[in-house]
Amino acid sequence: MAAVKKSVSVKDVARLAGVSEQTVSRTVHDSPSVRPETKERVRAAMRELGYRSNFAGRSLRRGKFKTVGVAMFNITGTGNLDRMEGFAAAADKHGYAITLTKVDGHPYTLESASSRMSALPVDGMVVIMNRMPADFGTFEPLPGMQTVLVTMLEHPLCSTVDNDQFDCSRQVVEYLLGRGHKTVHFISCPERSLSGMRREEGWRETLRAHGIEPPRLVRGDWTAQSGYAAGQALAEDPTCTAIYASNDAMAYGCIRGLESCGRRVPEDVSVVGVDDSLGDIVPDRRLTTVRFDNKRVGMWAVDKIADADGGASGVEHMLIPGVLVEGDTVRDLC
Amino acid sequence: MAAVKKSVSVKDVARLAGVSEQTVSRTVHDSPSVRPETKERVRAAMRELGYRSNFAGRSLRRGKFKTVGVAMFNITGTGNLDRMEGFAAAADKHGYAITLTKVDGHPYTLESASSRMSALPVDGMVVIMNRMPADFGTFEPLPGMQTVLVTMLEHPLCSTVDNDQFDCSRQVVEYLLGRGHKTVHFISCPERSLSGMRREEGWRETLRAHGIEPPRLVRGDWTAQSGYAAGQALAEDPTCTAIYASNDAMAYGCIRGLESCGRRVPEDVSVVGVDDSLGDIVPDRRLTTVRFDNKRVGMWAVDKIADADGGASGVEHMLIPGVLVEGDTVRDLC
DNA sequence: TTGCACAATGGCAACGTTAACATTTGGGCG
DNA sequence: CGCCCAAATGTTAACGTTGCCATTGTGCAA
Repeated sequence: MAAVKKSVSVKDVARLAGVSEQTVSRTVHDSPSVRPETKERVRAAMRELGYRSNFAGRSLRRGKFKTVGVAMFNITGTGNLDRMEGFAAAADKHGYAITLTKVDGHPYTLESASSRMSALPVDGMVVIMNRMPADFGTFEPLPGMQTVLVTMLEHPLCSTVDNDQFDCSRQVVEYLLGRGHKTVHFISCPERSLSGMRREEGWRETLRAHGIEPPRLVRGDWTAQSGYAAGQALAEDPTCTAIYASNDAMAYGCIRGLESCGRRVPEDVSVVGVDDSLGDIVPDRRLTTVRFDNKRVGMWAVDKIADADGGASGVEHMLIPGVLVEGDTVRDLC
Repeated sequence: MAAVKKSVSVKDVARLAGVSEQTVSRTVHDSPSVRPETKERVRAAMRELGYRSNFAGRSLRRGKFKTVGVAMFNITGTGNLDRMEGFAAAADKHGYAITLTKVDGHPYTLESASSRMSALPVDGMVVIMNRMPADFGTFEPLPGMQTVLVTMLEHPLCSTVDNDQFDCSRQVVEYLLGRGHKTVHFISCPERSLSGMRREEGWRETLRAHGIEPPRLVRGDWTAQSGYAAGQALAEDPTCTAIYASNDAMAYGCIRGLESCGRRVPEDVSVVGVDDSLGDIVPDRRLTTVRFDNKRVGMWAVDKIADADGGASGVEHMLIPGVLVEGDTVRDLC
């Protein structure tokens, strides 16, 4: 009955290979100052013993974890999967790992996210903000812990990154005006959504910048059902030839609502959404929409932390523009 | 100019509080054998110095990380977000953290996931399998590393957990037969999908178990477009009164395809999907579908690892049934 | 008074790794 | 032949924490 040793350490490998612990360490890091034949001998010993370097020992010695923490108040949320893909991709690139943590949203503060992370093996942290934390203005990141917030608001002490919601609306409105539409009607979202309100501002201000007084908006609640109702309401407005909905579900609902009143899309009315979330779900339409690069948002956040770890610091704010994807729900009036 | 000390350790706290390091440690863990007033003094010192316990030191000493690694070949995939929600929730419950890693799928082996994890601070690992790894049969988990696979296949050495795809089909078929339909037509998916093929088996075997020879299936490709085509094809079959599609996108496409041929849903034909992925996207239908509890799948995996850490081991295989959600796309013929 | 149990705290060592410095070896060159 | 340099390897200590055991103090029964 062989006693199972708890774990294999450099000491064991060193003994078997007949070298010092330091030489083993150097071999692990592929230092050029170890003779190739010695390296081979050490590697053979590692293989034989099944050596795996111990993360805790290394981190303790080095004072670095090579890990980025991600704090989320809600895991489930549009775009989170793509963002995580970005986190993972960037982490991989830098040789980092990602530690994911769900933070209780009561209270909804950056401080609670920060203190949660402080006990974990991370060199920096990313906080995904879905709404406005109570302490946004007063929050100070932990000393030595690079902190990046995923939000479109700017913070004096933390770098921030997010999709550019304002620019998204600008693109859509200018696209529609460029197709000869005289104005653009808007289906908004509940007022508590930060990003939704920013889209609304973009719509309003872009119209004004073109000398057009924004028409009365229709307030929706993100669901296709509310878009359907909005479509029926707007079907009666003869000045309405172009509709911009705050998301794709409402855009699709709107199309069906318009059609239920006998108005055709895009022949009579053009419709544009945001999010590119319909994917393959709808068979009869290719909705014109704006696609956001959430993966890039995630990558930027982790890149920032990894770079800061290498020396360069400095607070930065990044807004990443979306791309308008042309479908077949917009008519060119020119 | 105050020199910034790298980090505050128990030693610093002990000195300031006038106690030994051990007493500080005991206070951190809220040991009952420290006088309340001493504890308070130590806590005050910790606050004053901004003490945060060092993860590496603790892990090194204890030999445990209180962390579960999650290896994914593809981050983006149906249900992954819900699974992660489950990972995070269960981890939270046990005082664990989650470390997320994207594993390169070339080659697509469990070994590559395992060796990737071995260098990270984790006590156990979860691998999300999307397809069949080349080494599924021969894989051996790392000694001392509890490994759970998210797959419906059983493994001799690793615990496994996944949605019960077979039972899902059984539920749907029996539901439709129970509503008086004489048979159930099926829209399948590409043959490379493990879970899709299992759904197909479930459909076929349940029909046979009821003495019904399965009709010829229509092969789809997960998209609504393919469902649309399938709907048009099935519209001409007078024996077809009930259709079961392998996912919701195809089910919705199928409905639109049937309608384009003048057949009404559910009056003429009943349609059922799988996944509950339409959500709020479609305004005019509440699709009858099967909802999977991916969060529970995720929780089960992490629970298993945390429990194993506490002693109980043993390989287990868990299939979690979905729930049929009634919408308004099925007609009761009875 | 002594002895004993128990509560509260301290001292020491070890977890696995690696930076910094020390030592040995081999070779080229004056 | 002796000197010096560079390459290769070894030795020591420290990172922060906590398990184990030793020590001190306090109250109570014999």
